Amino acid sequence: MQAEVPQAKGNTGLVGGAISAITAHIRDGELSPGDKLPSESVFARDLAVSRTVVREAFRSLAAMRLIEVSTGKRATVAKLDHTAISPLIEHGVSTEQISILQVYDVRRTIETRTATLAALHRTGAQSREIAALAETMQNSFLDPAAMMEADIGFHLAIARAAKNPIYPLIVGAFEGVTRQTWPVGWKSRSSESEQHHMLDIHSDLASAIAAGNPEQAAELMALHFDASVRALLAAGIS
Amino acid sequence: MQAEVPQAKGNTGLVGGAISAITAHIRDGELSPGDKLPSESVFARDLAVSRTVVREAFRSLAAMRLIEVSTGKRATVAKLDHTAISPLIEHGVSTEQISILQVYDVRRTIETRTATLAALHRTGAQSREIAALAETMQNSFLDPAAMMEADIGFHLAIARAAKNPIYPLIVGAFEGVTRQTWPVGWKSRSSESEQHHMLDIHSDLASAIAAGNPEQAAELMALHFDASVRALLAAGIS
DNA sequence: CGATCAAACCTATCATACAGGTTTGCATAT
DNA sequence: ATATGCAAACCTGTATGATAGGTTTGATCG
Repeated sequence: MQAEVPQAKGNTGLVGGAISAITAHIRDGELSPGDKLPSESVFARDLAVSRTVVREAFRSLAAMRLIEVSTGKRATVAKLDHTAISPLIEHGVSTEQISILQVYDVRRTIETRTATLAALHRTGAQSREIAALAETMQNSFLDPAAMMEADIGFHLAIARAAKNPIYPLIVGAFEGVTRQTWPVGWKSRSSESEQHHMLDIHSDLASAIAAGNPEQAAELMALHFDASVRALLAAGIS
Repeated sequence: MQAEVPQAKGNTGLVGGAISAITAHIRDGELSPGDKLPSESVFARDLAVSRTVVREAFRSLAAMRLIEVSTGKRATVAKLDHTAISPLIEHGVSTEQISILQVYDVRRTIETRTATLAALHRTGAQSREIAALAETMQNSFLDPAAMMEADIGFHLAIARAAKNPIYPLIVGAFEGVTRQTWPVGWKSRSSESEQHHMLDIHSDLASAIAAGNPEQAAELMALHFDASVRALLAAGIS
């Protein structure tokens, strides 16, 4: 029968109401990241519910990364955190609702744009950070784990340099999945020349961004993802 | 001093441990969306913690949309839901960590791609759905609220037609923000010809997708967003 | 064999209690 | 007057037990 869905999920019950009240408090109070929220007891009294209900609401908001909680201290409004969406994507992949290739299609789309924007907007310090990470990759030829971490940091640094906080959010969403699949792609680049070629693309990309060449940066990023997809396909990943 | 961060946030304390245990249960049990989880009491016994802790863990996972809970019934593994990320983006905007223009840059990037993929992969039913929504927009000239809902549905339908579940997730992330800013953009298209032009672009886009013309679909989507950004800028939105 | 209903199970919420971390302000010493 | 240090007040984390009300299941009865 599919009855009406009055207001999206999460608003049902006292906990949902508390969540709405707390988000309204943040919005209407025009609070900024770091600002403190009233204590659980205060909300419980104001909303006339038990502290249990408020606690579950706080936990929910903390899980969504809207607030931060910690022992003894009052909860604070959260700063955007690039790891916020990662659990959702990992869940999608682990339950086979999302394939690895689908992840790479989105990454290619998004990161071609971050490369463009990074070339346009990066600061000097960001150029150096990106170049340093590319170099760390080159120097980690015998330590794939270290190379992977540098690679992840490299892509995230480019997203940050795009000067739009949504991009790190999206790039970060795929971090968990990347940690699980990166070694597969690396191993499937069987010849040393293939492996060096991948490292060189990273270095060239760092240079294009440092040089402020958005077209070249975008093209290199696209090439990088095309090669990655080929490597994953070669490894039998679908 | 910034001590080491062993494993990203959320793993501290008993609740964090419970969350890990539950996600591990889903992953290791290779559960699929809809599958039932053990009850709170069972987890409480198995993990040797109180039901309070397990409940907070369940609530957290429900907030992240990894599971679904409802009264009386046992929790189930969640299907991906396009509204999952919306609260996070709304939070970013309401706390002034994200600007509207930044939202539109991401949307343009993502939706140019969804238009391309939709033109390539859409089914007949999806073509018809998209066309019907474009027509609803045309017919809602005197009812902006209805037009907005059709517009939101239109973009989401295209994302679904792209046959990659991550795209609806991202497009859906901006739904809440769009509801807040859409009227501004509409009103700022002052002349009737401007307004009709926007409606026509939607119809043309629907046709391009139905015709299986990815280049044209992508170009129309890009034009649409360029016009939207101009409208928002004209309205003084930054 | 099918309809009915009660028992068993499950989640939602509440009240209370206590342990341990944090903040604050007062008292004391310099 | 200022700085130091400590204790009280406050806050979160977790546990326990109780009750209300929704859901599932299986035995019973027609």
